[in-house]
Amino acid sequence: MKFSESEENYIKGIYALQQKSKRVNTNSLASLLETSAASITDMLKKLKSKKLLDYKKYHGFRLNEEGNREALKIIRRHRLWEYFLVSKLGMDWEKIHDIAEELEHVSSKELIDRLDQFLGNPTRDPHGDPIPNEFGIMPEVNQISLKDLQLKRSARISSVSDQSPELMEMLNNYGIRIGTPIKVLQSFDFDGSLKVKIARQPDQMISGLAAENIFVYDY
Amino acid sequence: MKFSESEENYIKGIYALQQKSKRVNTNSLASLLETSAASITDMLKKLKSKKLLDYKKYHGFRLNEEGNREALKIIRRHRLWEYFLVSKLGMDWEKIHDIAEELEHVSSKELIDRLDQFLGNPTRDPHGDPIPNEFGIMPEVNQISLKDLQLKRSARISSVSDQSPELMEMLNNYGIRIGTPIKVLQSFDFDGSLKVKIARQPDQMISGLAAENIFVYDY
DNA sequence: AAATAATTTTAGACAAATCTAAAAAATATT
DNA sequence: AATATTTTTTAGATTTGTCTAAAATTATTT
Repeated sequence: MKFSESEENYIKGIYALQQKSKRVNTNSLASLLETSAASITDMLKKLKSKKLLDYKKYHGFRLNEEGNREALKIIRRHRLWEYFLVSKLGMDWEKIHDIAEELEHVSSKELIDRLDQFLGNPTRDPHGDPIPNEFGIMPEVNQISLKDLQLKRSARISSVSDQSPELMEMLNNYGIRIGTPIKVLQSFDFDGSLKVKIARQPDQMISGLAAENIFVYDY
Repeated sequence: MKFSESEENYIKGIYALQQKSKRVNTNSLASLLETSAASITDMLKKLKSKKLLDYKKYHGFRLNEEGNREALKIIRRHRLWEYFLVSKLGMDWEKIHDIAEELEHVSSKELIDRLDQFLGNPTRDPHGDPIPNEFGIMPEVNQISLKDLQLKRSARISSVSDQSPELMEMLNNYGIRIGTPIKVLQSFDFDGSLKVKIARQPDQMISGLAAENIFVYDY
């Protein structure tokens, strides 16, 4: 089965939201994809008729087996291209997401499997996210959000949410890379800000929102 | 200016036909793009309104300065990706055209210029076609169609029309590659067939249609 | 549990890209 | 030059993906 670019974007969006909550609802997908709720409903019908979705009117939806398989293919393509853009073309962290977003829709399996091999079968993309292998298996991840990291506990950055160039820009500013050591020194309930120590830099403050989008290995 | 995938395909098609005849007509573009004449007319209006086209109703059309510039960008992307697919991923001649056809629509200039550099600024794609540089300049070509090659004259394959996997398959069968020595021994008016000597192989017959789509260096 | 608020779906419209069939214009033929 | 043929354009319909506004449903609050 081949899917349109639009269909693929919805599938990917649903997959992403499923990681947070079992069932996904219309509005959250609408806000993720920056589209109207009505458009979501329209597409849900289509994806349901294509048997990718478990969907009950007014009661949320989720990808079925087949839908998840398809999502993992798209994610594999996206992350392999991100890896390519950084490791072979030397592009900056902030720029790769949008380009990979376009490249991911080229769906030749042979192309992607050969690219994978050419890149040396990487298991993590430049943001630290796991890359599904050609059978759709994700390497195991043991990571937690920085905001959930125990105080004073030494950890290392495992990945960062790859959705926004603006976040990338800020992380560069903090000197945060995959593997960078980090420790949470103090947590402020007022706004969720954290005082953190990044590598050997002086202590710094980081916002709650940023902390939510940064992940560390959980040993 | 950004163009839709569809617009880009029309631009590319017009550019290709312009190489044969000054002005392009509706039906020939329709047959190249395998679409209806009505669709061509619709798109001509659009491209004209976007100022890429010199178009007079009922009297053919051609790309203007701006249109040619755009066409060269698309061709550059296509050919660089073809080069990548063969030289880095080791894909077969026959398969690369269709994949490059999809990749070419990803239009980030930085991506393409970096890809170019990564590939070592190649000047010819795997079919032997010249790759425009980042300023849209095509390396000079001095090639003629095999069907126009003088009898008994030693030549080398410079390029082959890249439109069809079926042609690629047949050329592989003949042992024809870029750079392969070739000589026309005899020409048959009956159907335009040629008796040729390819490299050190025994003499072989090749159809007129194939000969039209094979090019050699014209010294 | 009734009223209010929030969420989701439907109805109907629109733009892009395509199509078929008919009309218009250009070209070729007798 | 009049007629026939070919080519091109127009008119109107269709599909995909989107939208807004209104209606339906579910959730929350008093």
